[in-house]
Amino acid sequence: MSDRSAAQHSDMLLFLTDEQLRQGIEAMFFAYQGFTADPDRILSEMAYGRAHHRAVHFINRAPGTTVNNLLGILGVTKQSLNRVLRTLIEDGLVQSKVGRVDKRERHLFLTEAGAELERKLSDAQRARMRAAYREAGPEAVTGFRAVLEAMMDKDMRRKSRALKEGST
Amino acid sequence: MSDRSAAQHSDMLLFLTDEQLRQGIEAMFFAYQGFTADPDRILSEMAYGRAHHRAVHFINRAPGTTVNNLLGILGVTKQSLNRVLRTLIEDGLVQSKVGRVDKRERHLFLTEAGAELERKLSDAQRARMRAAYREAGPEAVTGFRAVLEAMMDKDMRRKSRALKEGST
DNA sequence: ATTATAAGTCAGCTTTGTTGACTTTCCAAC
DNA sequence: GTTGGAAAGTCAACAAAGCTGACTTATAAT
Repeated sequence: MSDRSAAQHSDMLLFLTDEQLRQGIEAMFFAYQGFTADPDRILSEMAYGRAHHRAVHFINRAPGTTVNNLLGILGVTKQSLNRVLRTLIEDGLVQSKVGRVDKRERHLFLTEAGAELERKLSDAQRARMRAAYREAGPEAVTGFRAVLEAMMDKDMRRKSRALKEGST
Repeated sequence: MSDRSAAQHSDMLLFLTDEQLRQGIEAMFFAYQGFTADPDRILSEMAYGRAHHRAVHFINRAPGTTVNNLLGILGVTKQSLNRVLRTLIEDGLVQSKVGRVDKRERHLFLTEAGAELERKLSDAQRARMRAAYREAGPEAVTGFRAVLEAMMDKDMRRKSRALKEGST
């Protein structure tokens, strides 16, 4: 296997059996369960769900983002997001500010309480991610990220890149 | 086992910034969207959802499996699985046979129609997986799999392994 | 002035998860 | 042998979170 890993270029032949691909698919499924398990546990103790987590995560990541932008990132309808956002605002975790330049827009920010929840959730998730990285080793991390990136839809890849650059 | 691979890397320092971990988390989120996009599109044209896909996938993978076993793999309640299973059986995609040795058990099999759906769904998903692997290169694939494995819960890792071995 | 966009709301529906209560079947202890 | 508990499966009711469609309000752009 390490002979084959001498292959450096993507135009080399990659022989992938049906079975190997199925294993990759299953690994993705099982890993995603683990990936969401810790935050889900925390959230279920409060009155929140995975949808709240995602909203809080991306508001933290791109403070001041508009509702419309968040919609695009999450890939849900505004009605669906609105339900979640409304409870977060009512509960004082998220603040919505009318745009200064374009007053139609609402810019979203975490309050201190919101930031605290975000920290709690992402601490758990980062701990698992860190442990997985550590167990798999530094080379694996690069490969992991490369495959994930290639698996995204094109427009999601764009959004993912935008978030990375926005936070440097 | 994982102790060995952990020991192998334990002397290697892995500096992981908060930012790098967050990027990994987001990559996982976006990639999972892509991962499920193609089957979801196919399923939405029929009266089925992601839950049906998962059931069909794992019945194909482990023909004759019991409901209870499937429950453990999918990580849902039997009541939740039952609803999905019932429609699949009614529609003639899955056959349920009363156990010969233990009549409480139901053994599950895909019918020809069920196998056809499975093929259609997994063709799409495998195509994306294959493309991602090809784009990322052979080394990346190894790393990808290693990180995913490390990200699973322990019992899921067991189940994942069992499926791999069962199909050789 | 008209049209388009951003945000939000209301209503109603679907999928897929949950708990709780129940039946049938099996097995093991008595 | 009987019985009492555990396991497998089913039925009912509910909750989370997605969807579509129709509509309002405020603002921006043409």
